[in-house]
Amino acid sequence: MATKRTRSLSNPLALAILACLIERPMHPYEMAQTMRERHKHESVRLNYGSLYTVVESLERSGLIVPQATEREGRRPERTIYAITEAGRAKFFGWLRTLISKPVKEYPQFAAGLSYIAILEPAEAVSLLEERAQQLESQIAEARLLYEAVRAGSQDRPPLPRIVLIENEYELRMKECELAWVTRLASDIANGALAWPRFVMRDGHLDLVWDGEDRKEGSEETNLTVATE
Amino acid sequence: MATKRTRSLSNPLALAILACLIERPMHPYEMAQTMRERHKHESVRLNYGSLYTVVESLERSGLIVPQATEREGRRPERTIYAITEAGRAKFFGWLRTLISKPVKEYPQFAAGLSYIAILEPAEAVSLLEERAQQLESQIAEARLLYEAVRAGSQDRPPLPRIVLIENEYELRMKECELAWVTRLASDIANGALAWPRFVMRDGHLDLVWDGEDRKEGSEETNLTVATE
DNA sequence: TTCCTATTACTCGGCGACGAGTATACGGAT
DNA sequence: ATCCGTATACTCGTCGCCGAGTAATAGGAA
Repeated sequence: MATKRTRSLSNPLALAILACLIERPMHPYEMAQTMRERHKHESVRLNYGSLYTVVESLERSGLIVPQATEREGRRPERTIYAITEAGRAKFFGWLRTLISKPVKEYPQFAAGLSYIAILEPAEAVSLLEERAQQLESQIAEARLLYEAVRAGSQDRPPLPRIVLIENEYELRMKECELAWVTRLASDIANGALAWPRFVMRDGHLDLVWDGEDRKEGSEETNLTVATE
Repeated sequence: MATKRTRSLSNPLALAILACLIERPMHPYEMAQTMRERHKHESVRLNYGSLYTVVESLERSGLIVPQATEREGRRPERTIYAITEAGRAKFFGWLRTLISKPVKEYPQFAAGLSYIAILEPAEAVSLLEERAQQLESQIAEARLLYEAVRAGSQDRPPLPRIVLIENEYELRMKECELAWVTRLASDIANGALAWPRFVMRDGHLDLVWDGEDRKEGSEETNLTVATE
């Protein structure tokens, strides 16, 4: 009977490895190359350090098996792995979960925003504007790269959108963030957001706020979806 | 000269700890309570395991110092920490960077999307629709919670938007994702996205795509493993 | 020919993340 | 008076992450 050892194995790199091996048996370094070629390393964190750790862990869990070891000259040995039936099942189960179930994540920007009120409003505005600029150029760059990969070249055939769809997702999220950041910066700049003061009292910092946030009764919320 | 020991210290929990100590000296457990009270644990990952590790690391770096140790009865000792001048500087520098410089991140959904083409289009649609539903209810829930925290209660005063602004960011991002996912599902459903086929050839899997839209060919490999 | 850099392919050691465990105290219920 | 769940407050050990290190080969330039 199959022992139910889900283990940790939460690293998405493991998913990418399984995906490679569904295609054909490979050695770890070739998996990395394959991911790079297809730009999957943009959506799955890939480090050589982790690669071998994760492969080992997959082997321990019986999701992949070493198939052969080769050696060319006096180069280091290459172990070629193949996926098992359990590995295939794991892959599809995991993939379905990743797509259908949102998971809570902790983007660094949210952490920064959490404490933005500690800065002066003027500084907050200029930092947000800098972010907006950087986002803009990153978006332009990412879009160009995406178009190029999709169009193909001599070596690579053009690819259907769906096999690179994660790029469209990431682009859209960045665009959305850009719009939001720009809006926030201008709201702060023109005083639409009340800024609390922090005062020392009895040796600790207190937040002081007069309780009025929005100016004239414009509807307070920029929560609604504006884009599209 | 001051040795440049930036160390690792990349865990945003460290930022949150410094933020607490800017307010007043505290012991670690109280920092955790404070973060929870203000819902900062929604934007900064907080585990007791990590908390003490990070505090220790901050102390080693000279960003905080133990100020006193108390003991009530025979309870475990509590070490109260205070922020140093270096810690304050680190906090503001880090905060500015977090806000002004976008960093590459790897959301799990992007990893899932990377391999969605391996599934059948019909299944992809239903998984995406499930995600959309879950996002919808998560958004509703998060919005209610946010409004409640902002409005205050007997114990807590109402708060200005800017001190909880990370909630608006996260809401907007979720809404954006929802719109995108919904759109993708319907595009797939009505055939707007060509779906490649995967065929076995010489013992490995090849992607076949006619470059325009799909037409029903013959021997497609069935990759899918039924849900367990 | 010889040099130099890039590529191939993995190994290793340290450090950080984190769940589970420990132990005390408090307060309401019975 | 006693019970029991919850809150307080930290400790420990494991395991995963990851950058830096190693070492051999191929290919182009001088």
